[in-house]
Amino acid sequence: MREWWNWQTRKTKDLVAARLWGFESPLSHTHTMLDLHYLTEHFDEVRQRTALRHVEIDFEELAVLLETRRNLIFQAEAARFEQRQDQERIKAIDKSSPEFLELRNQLRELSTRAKLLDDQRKEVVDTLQQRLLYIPNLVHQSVPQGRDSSDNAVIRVWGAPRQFDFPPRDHVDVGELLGLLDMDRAGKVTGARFAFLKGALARLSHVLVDFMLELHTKQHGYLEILPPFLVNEASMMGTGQLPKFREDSFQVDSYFLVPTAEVPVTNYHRDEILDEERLPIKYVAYSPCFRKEAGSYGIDTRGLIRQHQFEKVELVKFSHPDTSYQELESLVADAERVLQLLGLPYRVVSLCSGDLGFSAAKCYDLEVWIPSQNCYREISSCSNFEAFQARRANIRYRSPDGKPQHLHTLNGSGLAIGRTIVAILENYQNADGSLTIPTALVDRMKTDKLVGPQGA
RNA sequence: GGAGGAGUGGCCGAGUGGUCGAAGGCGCUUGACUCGAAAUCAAGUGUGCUCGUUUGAGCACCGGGGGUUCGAAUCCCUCCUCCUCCGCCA
Repeated sequence: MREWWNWQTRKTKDLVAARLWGFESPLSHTHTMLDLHYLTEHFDEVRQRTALRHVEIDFEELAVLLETRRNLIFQAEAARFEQRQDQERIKAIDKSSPEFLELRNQLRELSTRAKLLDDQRKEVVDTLQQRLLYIPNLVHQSVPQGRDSSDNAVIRVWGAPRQFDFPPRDHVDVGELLGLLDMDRAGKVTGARFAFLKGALARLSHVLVDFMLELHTKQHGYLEILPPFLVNEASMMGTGQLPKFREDSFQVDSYFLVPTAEVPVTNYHRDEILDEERLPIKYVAYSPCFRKEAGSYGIDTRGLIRQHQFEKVELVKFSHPDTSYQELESLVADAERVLQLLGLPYRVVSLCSGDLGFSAAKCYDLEVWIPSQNCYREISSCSNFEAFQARRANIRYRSPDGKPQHLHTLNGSGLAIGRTIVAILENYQNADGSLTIPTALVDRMKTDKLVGPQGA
């Protein structure tokens, strides 16, 4: 616990951050993404399974670090042991005698040597932990192997894309024609990748939030939780956004704007030991999400698909390891239910090994039909992280007879609001520019149709 | 933002330089008693790591980091967090 890594001391940028924000350790424990024992004992297996992701990891260096660590721990502990033995002796000696002075001088040297070994041990452990932070989670056996999104496996398809008897407009045109969407002024007021929603479209946004929250709490057994929208460094570490994806995050002083409610909600139980019988714990949380979308320049620049700020209803589960894959299936089903009730055609794909997110062991994407692009686009991402986040965030459960064990965490969008609006605008548009409101939302929207232009 | 107080094991809470991984209590486990339960009695009950085939042995951990010392839960510095009071504010 104490020898927990000052990983940030290795990176100038992070060192500056550490000073600036006044923290020493973003995490309060030594846990890493990969279990150290498992890594040591299944080294080749980890190497092979990591290779499935097509990421560059220096396993040669890792092997050396593991061996060095083991040796230094052994030596440091031996030195400490010797020191302790002599300390027992000096306690019994008269403090004014010459023997005392002599032994004290010896001990001074011994102490220095032990400290030195201990420092070396710490340094190696720090380096090792630092490296481990950048190793992605192991992929689950059921994940299809592949390089990129073209290798993802379509699991099932729901609904049929609507046949239009007119050329469908994209969501920006539908929204602007209705006078309810203003991308231009968002550019003026803030910049690219922001939007103004107005009137009934703004209403649609929070109606969708309410609709989803009600569905998941009343019918799927989730507890609603409204989290902070700013989180600290340790939380970003806990769920795996940091240290690798710092450039994707917006920061305010020492805080981070949440990229997803997953971060505050998963970290809700950080450093806790939960009773086994409480599992699974299921939360549903609304939050705005802030992402820099670094590296996506030129992609989805038009419209609401890829924004720096969007809203989302997120499902988060804390599961017993034995049942986490059943929980993943039901989580996906819960998210799918939203699309079904909204009458939006979609498909479920299992991400291949090369397309899988850093922290996920397995991930299903829900992709909704987007008429203007004539393809399915991601609207939800449902992942099982197994113990990866639980190790980082130190979230465990205790069985009545056993020791504390890391539990499994899962989460998924249920759903992303912005993209749901995109899907509704496109799939429910009419030739005359009006918009039909999905039946499930008519009561909340107080109307079954939007006719433009409205507002100014 | 200003002033003061506090951070100890699953929980509460003692402990101000070595005899403290840490009293005591609660909780939990096991055993005794009981037809059974409660109550009572007895024993046990932290985490991580290293070595060892096993029994086991060792090291570290009292909010984080650093320092003083032969030796730190205990002394010093620093950071974080929480609480109380004042100020400001949706």
